Amino acid sequence: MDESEFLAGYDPRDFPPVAVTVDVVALTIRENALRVLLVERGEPPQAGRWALPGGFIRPGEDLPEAAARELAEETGLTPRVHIEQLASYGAPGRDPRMRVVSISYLAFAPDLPDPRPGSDAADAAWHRADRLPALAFDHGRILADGLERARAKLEYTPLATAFVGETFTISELRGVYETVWGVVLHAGNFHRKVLSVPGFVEGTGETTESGGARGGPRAKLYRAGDARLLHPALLRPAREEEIR
Amino acid sequence: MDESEFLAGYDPRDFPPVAVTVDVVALTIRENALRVLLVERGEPPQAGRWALPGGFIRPGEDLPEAAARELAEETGLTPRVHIEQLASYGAPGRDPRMRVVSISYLAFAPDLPDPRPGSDAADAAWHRADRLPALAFDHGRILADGLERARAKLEYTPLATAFVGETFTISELRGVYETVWGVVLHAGNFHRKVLSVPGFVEGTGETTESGGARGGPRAKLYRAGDARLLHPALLRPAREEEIR
DNA sequence: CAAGTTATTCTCATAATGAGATTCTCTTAG
DNA sequence: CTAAGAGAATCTCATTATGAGAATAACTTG
Repeated sequence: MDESEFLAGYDPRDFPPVAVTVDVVALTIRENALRVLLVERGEPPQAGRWALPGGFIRPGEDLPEAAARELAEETGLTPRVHIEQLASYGAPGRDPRMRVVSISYLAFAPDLPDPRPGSDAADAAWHRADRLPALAFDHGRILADGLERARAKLEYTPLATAFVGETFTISELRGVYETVWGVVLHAGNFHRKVLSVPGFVEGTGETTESGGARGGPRAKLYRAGDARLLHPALLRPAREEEIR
Repeated sequence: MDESEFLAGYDPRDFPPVAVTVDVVALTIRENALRVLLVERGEPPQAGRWALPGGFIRPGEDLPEAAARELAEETGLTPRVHIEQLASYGAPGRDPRMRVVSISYLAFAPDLPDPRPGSDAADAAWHRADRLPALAFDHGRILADGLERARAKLEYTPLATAFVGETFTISELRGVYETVWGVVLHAGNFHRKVLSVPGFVEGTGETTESGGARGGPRAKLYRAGDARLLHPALLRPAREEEIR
């Protein structure tokens, strides 16, 4: 069959059905660690395994809408969540039931309440990103892509402010970078850098109520500025291995 | 109907069908301009309008595979093409026939032969990216996202080398940046910069056969190096408007 | 052969970065 | 209550990166 014959007789409804799902990589910082929302599957296939929250899109529902709904169903959260598309995965056989194409979304939020498992899940919990169980399907890969995206976006966008509260100190912001990147940053240089990037943060005039838990002066409070890109960017310490 | 009832009775096959397509934003540089491959639709809907090459995925076919196939059907090209996923678009109503989710891919290649229209297209041609016709469906948006992605990736990856031949001169490389970004760069600084980034290019020891068309000495020839990321990056001249 | 072009290399001022140190304000242990 | 330690905010200084302009020399074409 050549191309023209193929296309002439082509009607997508004749094809084996393709299902479209959204899966969400939801990230937060809790107890000093970067954490990912995972649900324990209650139904086969892969019942008992941890997976990303997600599910089939509904008729008339846009993709970001579906992602927000799936996330809300597991956490009860909607406000203050930054959500963006990550990538799509559609290898044949990635789901044993049928052809499933998954559009993944990446969500960032400040410390959130404990999740309550949705109706098709046995459990739901925030897992440390550095101590993950084996995940169902190809969710391990999706999650790894999400983490790398988050790490990269900290460099050139004000994304870090999505992980902290309405107002925050420079140290809290540095804590976000340190936990997401898994490195220790020079406090003085970080401070200088953040204040020198136009629109990254703006002072509130307030300070914290008291000093740090283990001492130190009260810190000035800031809120997110209006920049959408950081210029100049806050680059990760050179990663020779990743360059080649 | 609450969530559990919904999911209990849920079978994706019961849903109105969702079709999955791939659309390709193929970029090249021709006649000193950044160009995009477009096909003129031969069939309704939107017959006669220009659109991105693309089509339905086939059973058993992976997504990047489908994108490469669609591109090959319009250009006859496979080798030397860098292809990567761009984003997915699935707003209800984006295609009047049925629910269609499109996974878009971005392809880069050096100057390619003229395309021959595939069987479902009336025509196919390389269009200047700065003089585009109105496109079918939401392809204008997809294309705009692809262009921005390409512009951004020139900054921190060796992508520019995908637009030139096996060996190239620093000036040719500068030409890529200038046409994709639509700016004029300082030749001396660009030269210094490219050679200072480890792994971006490596000299071949050869030079061009003759000087430039309008004069000048023979230029040294380079080939792409082994870097996957440019460090430090080659940043676009500051775009104040895009930062806020 | 003269004039014009372009590849390549330099110079120099300014900006950004990394490492370390200082100052001063808090908290906590004793 | 006080001494010790922690942390916020600044500063210094050497190094590296960037932007602008210029110089040199090898080629082209008229």
